[in-house]
Amino acid sequence: MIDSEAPESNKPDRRAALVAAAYQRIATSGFEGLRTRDVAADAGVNIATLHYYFPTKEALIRSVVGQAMHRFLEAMPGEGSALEQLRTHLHVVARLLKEDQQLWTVMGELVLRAPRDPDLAHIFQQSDAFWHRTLRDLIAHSIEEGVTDPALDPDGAATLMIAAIKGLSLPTARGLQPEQTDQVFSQFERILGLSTVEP
Amino acid sequence: MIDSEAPESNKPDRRAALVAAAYQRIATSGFEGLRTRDVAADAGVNIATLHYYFPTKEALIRSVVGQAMHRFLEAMPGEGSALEQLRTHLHVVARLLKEDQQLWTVMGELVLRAPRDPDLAHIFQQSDAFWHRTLRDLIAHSIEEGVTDPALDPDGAATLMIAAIKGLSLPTARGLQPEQTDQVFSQFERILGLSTVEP
Amino acid sequence: MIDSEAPESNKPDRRAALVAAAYQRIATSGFEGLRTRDVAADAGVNIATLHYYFPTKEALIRSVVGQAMHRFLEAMPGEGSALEQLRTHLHVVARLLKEDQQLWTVMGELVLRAPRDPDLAHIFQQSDAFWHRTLRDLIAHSIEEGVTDPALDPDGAATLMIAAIKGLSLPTARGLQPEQTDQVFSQFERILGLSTVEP
Amino acid sequence: MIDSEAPESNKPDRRAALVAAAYQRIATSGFEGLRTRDVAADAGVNIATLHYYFPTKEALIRSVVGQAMHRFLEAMPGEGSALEQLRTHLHVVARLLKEDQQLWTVMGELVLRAPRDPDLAHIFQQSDAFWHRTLRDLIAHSIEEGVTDPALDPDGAATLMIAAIKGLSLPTARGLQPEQTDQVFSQFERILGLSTVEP
DNA sequence: AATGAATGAGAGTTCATTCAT
DNA sequence: AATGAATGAACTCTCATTCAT
Repeated sequence: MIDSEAPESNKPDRRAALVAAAYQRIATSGFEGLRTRDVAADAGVNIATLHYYFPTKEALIRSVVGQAMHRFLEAMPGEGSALEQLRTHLHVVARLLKEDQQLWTVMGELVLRAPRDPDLAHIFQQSDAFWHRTLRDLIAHSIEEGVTDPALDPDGAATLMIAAIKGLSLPTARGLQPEQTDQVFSQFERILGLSTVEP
Repeated sequence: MIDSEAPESNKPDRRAALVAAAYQRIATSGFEGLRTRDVAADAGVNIATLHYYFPTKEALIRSVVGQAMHRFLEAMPGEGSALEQLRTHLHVVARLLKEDQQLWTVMGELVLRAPRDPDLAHIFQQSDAFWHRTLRDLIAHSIEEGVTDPALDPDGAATLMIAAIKGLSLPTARGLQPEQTDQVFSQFERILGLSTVEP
Repeated sequence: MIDSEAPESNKPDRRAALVAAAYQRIATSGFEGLRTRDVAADAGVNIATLHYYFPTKEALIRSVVGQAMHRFLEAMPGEGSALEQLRTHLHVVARLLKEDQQLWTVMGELVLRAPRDPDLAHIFQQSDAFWHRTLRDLIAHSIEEGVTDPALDPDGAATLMIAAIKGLSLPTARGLQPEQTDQVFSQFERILGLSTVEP
Repeated sequence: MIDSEAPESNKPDRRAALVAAAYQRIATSGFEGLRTRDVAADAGVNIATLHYYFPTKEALIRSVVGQAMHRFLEAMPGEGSALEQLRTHLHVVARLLKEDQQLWTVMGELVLRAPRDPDLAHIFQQSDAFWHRTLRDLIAHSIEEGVTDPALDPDGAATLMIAAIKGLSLPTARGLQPEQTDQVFSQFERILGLSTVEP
């Protein structure tokens, strides 16, 4: 259910394989180094077969965008009380930051592409707005529940948190990232008045 | 005035013009769309002239990196008391975020390139480490001066601030950025116990 | 009939056509004037098609080397008695010298390239060694059979003959070559005690 | 007297230096790898200076041809009796073959160029004709003097010798060349009835 | 559904040559 | 006499895309 690549029959899902291969290639080499021939080779098919499924390189990239956004939106808060949702969300995001470096690399490439790609810009605008709204409301609830300092501006705090998470996602100083992530999320807890992210 | 295009003599500085053109092109089209012919055309010279000054495209890119880092490092704290430095630094960075969008776009492209470019990775590692150290020490001094809450972890706070600034630099939702920047820097002030960034 | 351009099926053998075209171009203009675009044009294909079959210009050249060596080695002695082999070999070489000027031009270009191309140097070393060995043994047999003067040094005579044949292959004084070839081969007969090369 | 590069004053002879550098470059890399910039650099001058002395690359090459031919013609027989001249000539040529490999490499490059360069073709035609005439007459005299077998055809023998010398000059099997040269020249002595080339 | 073959357009790079100084 | 700067033309090679099969 999580994976959209789950084959519905035993025949190989070329389409999904190609998207996965493109996703990997972007994570490894960026858009700058994305070659359709490499993608086709990674998926074990001929370059012409790639174009059978995706008329253009751009169409393939769209599908990669879809997959990346899908994976990203899974980290959005689900059910439970506001406090629980906030904790879970932070927890999931922290884990994602540490474990799924590929996702962030691809997201970074997409973000940098957005200014030149109106569709992409729209997608990010939507998802950012949704993320911000969600986080802001959760913080507001947390204040209502007396956990968080009422002097905190939910709007600003949400913006800060999203900005910081995005900043952490950037691939600088790869080796230091886990510690930095922990440091930043500790600050989040402090700001929100939460004791621990991981109980 | 900042701009290097101001001719100090009557002979044009091709080298600088080419770097500037490449810088602009990267800001506009990313590395993905960087073409030496376009750069040469923008600088008003023949493509062969570009190669007269820069043996390879990569050499040109190195110079762009140099210029971007130079511009970035100008925003590092200079003189004055710890509190003053902190205020000034935040002020300068905030203005840079709002006004020099190109710089951040280029920096973003460079950051995404770093994992594939050891030299670049090293440069960012150095500058990040320097930035973090500087900020951490300033926060520590601010605590000593009784301005900032002693419960604040200077290390973690510095990491958070840097991450948030990087996050703000990403080019999503261009239109919203000035407000987001203000929101985030308000949070910084709150965390650090400063009243206002811009008097 | 020797030519490989005779289509054995109705689909054209691009690979062979390209090698043949490159061979011709080298014969006409030397390596100095060898241009992949010309080769592709001669073969009636796009330059990209050339690179489809030969990843680099160098790879194409290797194939030309292969063809030239193949054609050359066909002139090596085959079956029959020593005397017969010797006569046939001289006969074949003499005809090759007179009729297939292209081959010698290409061989000359290759020979001059050998000092800068270890692979080529090795190929020539091998084929020269083989040629010398073969010729020396045939001369030795000819001496045993009482045809050739026992005072003749088979080793030195073989070296002389090979050197002279190579010298004849050089493209100086094109017009005079047939006569010079006949003169030289007459000297060979005299040295070896053979009456006539061509009955 | 032998060296044409002898400076007639204490100022450096750029012209000669450039020709020498071009000569060396051709010997090392062939015409295929001859670059005016390299030549200029080797001569320690700017590329524009090269064009000051030689309007075109071709003009520079002409001068190299001149130098190579000059050096080559020095090996032509000089004074003395026919037998002496023959001996000396063979001796000088043998030494040249062994010691001045560069000369032969350059000559080889020039010979291969001749078919595409009428001027060069003419030069070689002249020098070859002269060489052949000289050698033929010397052999005829040697016969008259009773040293050489009267059955030997001076014309053919001269052709054979020139061909063999040219063949030896080719750069195959560099390591073996001294021995091969000795072998071939021993054959020459045998054919001509001379006892030893080098006493 | 899949492929080998082929291509147009364009990429970075090279090189002999020119020109103002 | 000599040069740094500049260029047009051309080079090898690449890549997304197409097409016959």
